Amino acid sequence: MNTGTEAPRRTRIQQEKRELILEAALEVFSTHGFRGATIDQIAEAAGMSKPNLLYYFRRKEDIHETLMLRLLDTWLAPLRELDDIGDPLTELRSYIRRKLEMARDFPRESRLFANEILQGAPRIMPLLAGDLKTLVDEKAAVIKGWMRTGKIARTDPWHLIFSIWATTQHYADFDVQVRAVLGPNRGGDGRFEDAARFLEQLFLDGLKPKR
Amino acid sequence: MNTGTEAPRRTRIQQEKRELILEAALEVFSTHGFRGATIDQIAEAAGMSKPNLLYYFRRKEDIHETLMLRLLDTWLAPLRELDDIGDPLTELRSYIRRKLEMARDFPRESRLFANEILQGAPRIMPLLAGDLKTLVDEKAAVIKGWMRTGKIARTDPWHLIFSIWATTQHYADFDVQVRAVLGPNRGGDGRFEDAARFLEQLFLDGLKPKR
DNA sequence: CTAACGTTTGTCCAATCGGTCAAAAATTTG
DNA sequence: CAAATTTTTGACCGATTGGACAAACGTTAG
Repeated sequence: MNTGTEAPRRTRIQQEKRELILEAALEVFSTHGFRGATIDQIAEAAGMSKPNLLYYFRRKEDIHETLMLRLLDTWLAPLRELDDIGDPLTELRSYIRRKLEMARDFPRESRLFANEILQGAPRIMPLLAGDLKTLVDEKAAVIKGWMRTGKIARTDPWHLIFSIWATTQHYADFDVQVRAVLGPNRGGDGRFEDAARFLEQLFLDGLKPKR
Repeated sequence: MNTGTEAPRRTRIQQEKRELILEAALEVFSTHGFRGATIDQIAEAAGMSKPNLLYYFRRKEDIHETLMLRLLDTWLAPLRELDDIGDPLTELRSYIRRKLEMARDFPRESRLFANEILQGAPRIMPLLAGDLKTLVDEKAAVIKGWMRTGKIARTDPWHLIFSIWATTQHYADFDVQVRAVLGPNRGGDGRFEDAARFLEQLFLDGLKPKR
């Protein structure tokens, strides 16, 4: 809301260089956190000098903020697509699948977000209690509607959403641990398919044996 | 394994002060990460001067390492207790409950661990691929046995353990987000009981409507 | 060509970082 | 008590941090 996004009018070089910096910053911020990352690191990863980087982003925080806002938008897209049309169980299943794919394809974005939340979300707190809460409340209402029609079991929709976030993002945020525990065989590229199969079964049927 | 724990023989004051420092360091490390935390911050939180703190722990890393080793031991206790005796579903249910209680009662420990893993676990990687993997493999075998007897549904035991970790620790690591989304009413002290109820239902029955 | 504008860099700065050290203060020991 | 030992502190250090700045360089339009 106070992004200062009032048509900054940028040249072609500015567009490209800013993109280069954001890409480098994503790499560095996501693995070291905001305070742990240094401007020098980002500049080197972007292949330019520190003063040159500071020509495109005047403060370290500006880079982080730009990254954060852009991230949140794409990160919540799958939830926004959760729709009232279509079969509820199918809808939920494909939401879980899409979230897991995002954890697989954009782990840095997930870790950047996790880092921010872990440290108390000092820079995005208003967004959480604002836009995010609004969106989740809205989708929780949709899910509640499904429960009323008997299409899915009755539970707490909010905690259901949390559990989907937690289980899917776990494969991005805790990737090191997952791979270490699974070992070279099970921890290879197939681990996301194994996770997808498991999560589908968990969320649909739980652990009680059939019959 | 190379903790340097060869009977350091400490005085009463050393015991107390070291404990005081570790408590303060847990607070600071868990909210700022290793690099984000400063010795001055920890010293101030512990109510002593920086050189005095460095008299008890010679390097910043020593504090973190001591904290980390102690944490891992207590943190994995619930999993170690997972036992072959008793009803499998009951056993799993109480494991989930215990993990959730730990997220509620020791959120700082959870966040400290999450911070370390998020940043690639540079300081505890050997432990993950060693002791932790061994423990998880062992418990996965126990769970597999339960599946063979038909007491619980067949799934991937490793990913089952991951999902329990993810869903329970989420309430510690992402606490800020959880409370922001739930709002003042649902996000109060009762949120852990709501979570417990939801998780029990999820892991036992899934989302398919009964019958 | 040249003036204007956009881009890049080397140098510098104050603040903060983790850590040292010698000396003072407090405590324990005989 | 006094000596020995442990604990605490103020002053200090080199390295790194985020950032400022003017000068140099490159590009483009007239």
